Formats: sequence, structure tokens, C-alpha cells
Amino acid sequence: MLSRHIEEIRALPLFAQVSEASFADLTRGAYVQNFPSHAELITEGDPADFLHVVISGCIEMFASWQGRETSLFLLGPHDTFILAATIKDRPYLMSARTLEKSRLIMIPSEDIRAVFEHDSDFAKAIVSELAACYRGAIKGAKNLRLRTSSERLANFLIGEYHAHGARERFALDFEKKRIAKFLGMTRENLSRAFANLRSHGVQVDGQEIVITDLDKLIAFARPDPLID
Amino acid sequence: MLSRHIEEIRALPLFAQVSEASFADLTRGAYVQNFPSHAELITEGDPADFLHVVISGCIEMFASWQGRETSLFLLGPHDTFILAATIKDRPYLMSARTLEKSRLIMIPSEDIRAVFEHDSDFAKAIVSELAACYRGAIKGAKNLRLRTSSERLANFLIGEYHAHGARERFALDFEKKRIAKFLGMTRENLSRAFANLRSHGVQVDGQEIVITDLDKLIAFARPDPLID
DNA sequence: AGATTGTCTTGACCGAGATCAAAGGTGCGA
DNA sequence: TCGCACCTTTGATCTCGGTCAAGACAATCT
Repeated sequence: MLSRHIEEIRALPLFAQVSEASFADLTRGAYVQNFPSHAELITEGDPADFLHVVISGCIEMFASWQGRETSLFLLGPHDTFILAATIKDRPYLMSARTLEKSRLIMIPSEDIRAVFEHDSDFAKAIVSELAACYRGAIKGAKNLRLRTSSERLANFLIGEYHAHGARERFALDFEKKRIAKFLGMTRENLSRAFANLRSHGVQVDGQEIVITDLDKLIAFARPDPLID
Repeated sequence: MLSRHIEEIRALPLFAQVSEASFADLTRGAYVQNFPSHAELITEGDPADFLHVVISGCIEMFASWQGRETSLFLLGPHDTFILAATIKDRPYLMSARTLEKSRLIMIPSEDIRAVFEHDSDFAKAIVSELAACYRGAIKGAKNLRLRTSSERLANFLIGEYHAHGARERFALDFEKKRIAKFLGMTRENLSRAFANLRSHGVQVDGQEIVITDLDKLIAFARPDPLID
């Protein structure tokens, strides 16, 4: 594994506190892999052989049943998946695919479990990571169940607005197709939701977003630290 | 705290492996409390002061936003909440209320965090518990997003059928009102879903359920280990 | 018994969002 | 330059599930 990737994941909260020896145990069997866009990385039901860490690119976690499909999370650099399955040594509950060219580190599950057993600092870091994932899942469920699609989009835009340095004009990072899936709706409905937001302080032109009236948008979106 | 309750929670997976000293640290500040039906135990946004363990009764975890409310989990004896918030020392993301007269053990969050810091067996048990909770949340999300209400009911009935010793005739453990909330629908819709299942091998009469054609029910419900 | 209260069921209606179909854009390669 | 593929938008229609209203039934209280 290239040393700059080692440095990179060493800095992640999950690995920052582990001893040199444990870190060496974790990285010994690990390897970096590049994937093209739209590659399926794991499939739900498969045994959890590797913990995956995203270095670059964008990953969609999704699940299917009876021909229906739903997208559960979007992941970016420095996110990990799927920790819970590797720890419990149970099958994956979700599938993952790349949405663009991506680079991942894959660490064998056995190594994770072995280090977890004897390094209590690593165990603590895992607790923290899992708790954060759990809270993220709960927030996602609340967002989906308590808000309409327009409200979800409005809150998403407020998040993007802050991620782009609170400038009233910015470009979307993803194509609308992706955003629609991520927000749990169809492309068609996303278009309608954007049309809706025109009366709540948002101008859209292709990928360009202009927040014309932030107060109005916030009044409509009602962002909440217990959800967003 | 009464010794029989101490024994009871000692046997839970979360506490089974901790040392006597750690267990004493955990129970020292803990206390048992009884609540009437429909009592609100915690409110989302409040600081996470206690880890709660259900001894008896039935608890609903729910969340609200802008006057809307959704029910996220139903808990029974030996379930715990809310571990993730106490570990991370962050506010609760959900509220909890009793659905019937209930008895709980409440352990101060500081004690949980203190023992977690120096007892690695406890840390491991917490990892296992959190991972299980996380996977439960994912399964819940899949169930809700990928299935119609009739399908959710059908799978719920298959679960109840097995919980009652695989007898084709059994009585529901909860009132339908509660089952409706648990399955994420209204009472009215639950009635319609029951009516629907009449053509898929299920007879209903009040609380009495008769599975007249299990194969037909299974063919409709398509139970899946990655969801149920 | 009669009244009261809560639960369950059914029917009529409504609304959010999905699906289907068609039409513009926009970018890219031949 | 044209042609093709993909993304996006828009309109029409459909479906699921929620809301409202009314009635059936059962349990409890006076």
C-alpha cells in the first residue's frame, strides 16, 4: 500500500488512536483498489470480508427487494463501510456501487476483528464510529419520514450552501439524478420540488443554484440539529 | 436496587462479560423506576443523562418535527435505549414513552462512559450492542422503504406465527392500534391490509389469527433474512 | 339496564409522490 | 455539421396510504 494512503487513513478518527503495532496489523493485509464508475463493490447477503474506506470518489449504499431498490446513504472520502457487518461477522445488509471513478482501501475483516479483540483503543474508536453511524441512520429515517420531498430538498440546499462557504451562488456537486435518489424521490419529482422552491428564495439554472432569499428558504426548510 | 433486578440485567449481553468491579460501578448509581402507561420518559433534544434498560412493559421510541410524529421502534423487556447518545454524550435524537405500565433501570451516563473507558470487555459488549442496533435500524429502513403496508403486515404475521410455536391459530399479543403504529401505518389502513390478506391465506377474527394457507402467505410476504 | 368510552371496521375522498409519455437541452464523437 | 446519447423538465394519469366521517362492537361504570 502506498505510504501516502497509509498516512491518510492513519489520520482518520477510526485509526488515529491505535498503537503502531495494531496499525501495522491492520494495514498489512490491506490494499488499495481503483474502481470505475458504476461498479458494484459489494452485494447484500455476501459475507463481510472487508472493511472499506473511501479515499476518493463517491459511493452509493443501496438495498433491493423483489425488484424494488432504495438508496440508503451516499458516501464520500474518509467514510467507511460496512463496519457493523465486519464486526459481527454477519452478511452485508446493503449493496454498494460507485457513482464515479473511486479509490478505496480494503482491510480484511479478520484483521479488524483481531485487532479489535486486543486493542482497547481501537475498540473505543469503533464504538465512536458505530454510534455516529447509528445516529446518522436515525437522522436519515427522521428526515425521510417527517418531511415532504420539497422540505428535504430545501434542507439539502441549505447544507450545500454552507458547504460552499455560505455564498449565495454555487454549483451542485452531483447531477440531479443522484440528488433525487439520495433524497428519496424520482428525478421528475425533484424537478417539481425545485420548481416549488422558486417561491421560497431559490433560483435554479442547470447546475447553478442561487439563494435569493436565505431567510425565506430557512423559514420553509426549518433545519433542525436533531435531523440535519 | 433490588438484587433480583441486578441479577436480571447482569445476564444481559451488554453486562454479562464485565468484571464484578465494573458491574458494581455501573449499578451503584443506578435505580429502578416504575412508570404508568403513556408516560413520556425522555424527549428528543434533551442531554443523555441515563442509559435505560427495560425490565417490563412496552416502550415506543418516536420523533417529531413541525407537529408531525413518527414512531421508530417498539421496545420490550431486556432492550436498552439510548446507548449511542450516552456514549457520545450528545442529545437524544428520539423521544420515548410507555405504551403500558413499565419498569425500567436507569444508569447514569457518566458511569457508563467511565466504565467504558477502563473496561475493555464492556467496550466490546457495547460495540456488539451498537452494531446490532445499527443493523436493526437498517433492516427497519429497508422494511419500510421497500415493502407496501400489506407486505409488512404479512411478514409481521409470519414472525408472530413462529413466535407462537408455528401453530396455525394464535392470538395477537398487541392491540391492532399498536401494531399499526409499529408497522408504520394508520389503524384504518391496517384493517384494509388485514382484509387484503384474506386472499393470501389469513383469517382474522378480532385478536384471533388463523393461518389457513401458510405457503400462500409466504409466497405473498417473501420473508427475507436481510430484512426480517 | 343504560350510558359511556375506547377499539375496530368500512366507505368516501384527498394528496403526495410514482409512473408513463413526450419534448427540450446539452455535450460529444463521427 | 449532423446525429446520437443522456439528462432534465413538463404534463397526464395512477396508486398508495392518510384523513374524515359514520357505524358496529365490546368492556366498563353508575
